[in-house]
Amino acid sequence: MAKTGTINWSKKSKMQSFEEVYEVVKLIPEGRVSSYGAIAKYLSTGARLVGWAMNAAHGLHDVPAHRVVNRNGILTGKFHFESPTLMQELLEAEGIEIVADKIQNFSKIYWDPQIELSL
DNA sequence: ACCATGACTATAA
DNA sequence: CTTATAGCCATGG
Repeated sequence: MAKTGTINWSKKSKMQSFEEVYEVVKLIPEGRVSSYGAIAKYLSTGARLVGWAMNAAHGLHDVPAHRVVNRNGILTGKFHFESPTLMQELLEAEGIEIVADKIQNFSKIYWDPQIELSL
């Protein structure tokens, strides 16, 4: 049972969408962020599904949910973390500037799976 | 199957 | 930028 270098859809026919989202989120580099819509589009699914997956990602260590924000670069999910300030703290720890729950230089550090993974 | 809800997004005003 | 509306997909009652 080796690690999943790539997504291993062995058996588990259920909740495949969640696993897909986790795999993509785990690929987001430090200091970069992505949006629900970008991931959703990459997986050919709805943006709300990504948010739902993140909600279920609580407790899954390997999923850096703090690197996923909405299309405005707003930390919309910060209240879903252990603390309302934890998300911002984690992002700032990676060198990301945040003012009033809004990511600065958003377009600069934005990470789109459809672009970054298709090079 | 229908209805309500949710860490969303595109569009219009 | 905000507000309102519609579309989106999965989950739960």
